[in-house]
Amino acid sequence: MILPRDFYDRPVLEVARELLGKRLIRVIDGQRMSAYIIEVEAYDGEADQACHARSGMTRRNAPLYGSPGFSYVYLTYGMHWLMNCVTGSEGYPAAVLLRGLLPIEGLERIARNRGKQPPKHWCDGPGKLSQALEIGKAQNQINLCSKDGGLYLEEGIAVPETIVNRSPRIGINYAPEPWRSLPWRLWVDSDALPLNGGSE
DNA sequence: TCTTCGATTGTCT
DNA sequence: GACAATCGAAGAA
Repeated sequence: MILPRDFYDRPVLEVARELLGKRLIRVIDGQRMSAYIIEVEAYDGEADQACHARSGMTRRNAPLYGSPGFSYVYLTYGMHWLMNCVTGSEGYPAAVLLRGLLPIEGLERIARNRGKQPPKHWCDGPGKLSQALEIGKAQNQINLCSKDGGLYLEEGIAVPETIVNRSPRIGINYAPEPWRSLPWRLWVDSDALPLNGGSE
């Protein structure tokens, strides 16, 4: 059920594509929240001029260079925590940024975390989903292949290629071409997900 | 519906 | 000291 380390130990684009439809699980004090992953972005190595590792390893981006299947959580714009899943073999800095989720369990707690926002906007942004699932600095470098950290991924639903959308990544206009335009943002419309019966 | 803009802090040069 | 893989409120249309 829980995704094994092998799942992450592959090229980042491959992992990003397959993360669509998987379930992100967050357990706090025995309370379980979960959501389908519906939007991601891939960041691939030091050559990728949009990747945090473009200038080599620093204290901040060190998790990118570590083992696949761990989280990389960092603060951006001084106020938003963004969560990534580290991929590729150890020593190669690549990760998938989670940008959007469709909540399944723990809706009450998620609603409380998101204030008065309507359900549509609970997890439709990388900073929002972190707020919704209470992901922050303490969740950096969590082992996603174990339940111990209270943050991990499980199998979800199959997402057919026909409903996968692609576009350039968001918020990286500082990056030169071709990286700025690579279609490494993948997402599905929550309405298009095949949710009829098959989910548990 | 779309656009603009202020908020706020860890990290790197 | 500058800037960042963003969000949400406010104002215009």
